[in-house]
Amino acid sequence: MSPNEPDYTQLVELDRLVHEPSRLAILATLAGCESADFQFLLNTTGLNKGNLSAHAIKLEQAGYVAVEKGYSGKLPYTLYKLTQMGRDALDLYQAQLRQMLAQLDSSGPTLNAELGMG
Amino acid sequence: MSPNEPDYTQLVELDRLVHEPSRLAILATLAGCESADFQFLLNTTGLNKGNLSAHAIKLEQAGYVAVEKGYSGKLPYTLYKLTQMGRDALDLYQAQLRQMLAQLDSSGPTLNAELGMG
DNA sequence: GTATACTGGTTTGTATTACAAACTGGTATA
DNA sequence: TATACCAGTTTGTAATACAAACCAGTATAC
Repeated sequence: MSPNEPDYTQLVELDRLVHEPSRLAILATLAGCESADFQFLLNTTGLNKGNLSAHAIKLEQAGYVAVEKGYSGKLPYTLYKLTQMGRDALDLYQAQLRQMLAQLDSSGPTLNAELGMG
Repeated sequence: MSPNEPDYTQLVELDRLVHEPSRLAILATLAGCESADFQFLLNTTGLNKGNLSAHAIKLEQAGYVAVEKGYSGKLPYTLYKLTQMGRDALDLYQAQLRQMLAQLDSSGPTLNAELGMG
């Protein structure tokens, strides 16, 4: 009767810094390119400037993203890159998600496993 | 050079009610069994009573979980079930995660795509 | 009959948070 | 000397998640 004790306790240990969708969008973008500037991230994440800035700062403080401030002509502009730590964190996160998805698949076939018995 | 414009803007639209790990653990558990009681959820989620109660109430208010209060002998006990809305929300969420993972896979081969060029 | 401890949860308090909007500092244009 | 734009940062607020304290009833100890 009991579907031999599912265990989702590991979910609570997901890295919240990565898990937050806005930051995940930043990290995912950076995982796919060597570096990105502010405008690029604005486009790929859909965030507004304020939130992009705030989240990027958080990721930088965590050591997940490296920020290089420079100038493009006379205008300041900033390059964001994923650090190795950030890459590791993202990889781990992906692995955890995949594991959870697999677990969900195996315990409940997505639809109507036990429906209609109540 | 530009990896033809990744797009992670949909991430920000993930259902936060589902996305939160504690609640995801509850929903995932319920997806795998016809119904569960409080103790069972405590075990599978690893939450403490206070938080389990609070999150369950939120899921109930959202219509994702149905709560049936009754008695087991003289002790009160409560059954939690996933509603169809909850199942739909979880399915959608899973699909979105899978899409994101696929996107990540295709744009950055998980490791050292462009490392070593800086 | 009155402590003590358990079961089954709910309520409360606090510290963190994510978000939008307002702001800063500089450049170009009119 | 305004006006507008670029590139971001700071600020204010409302929502949140968490832990700890609480409540109501039942059983056990003495």
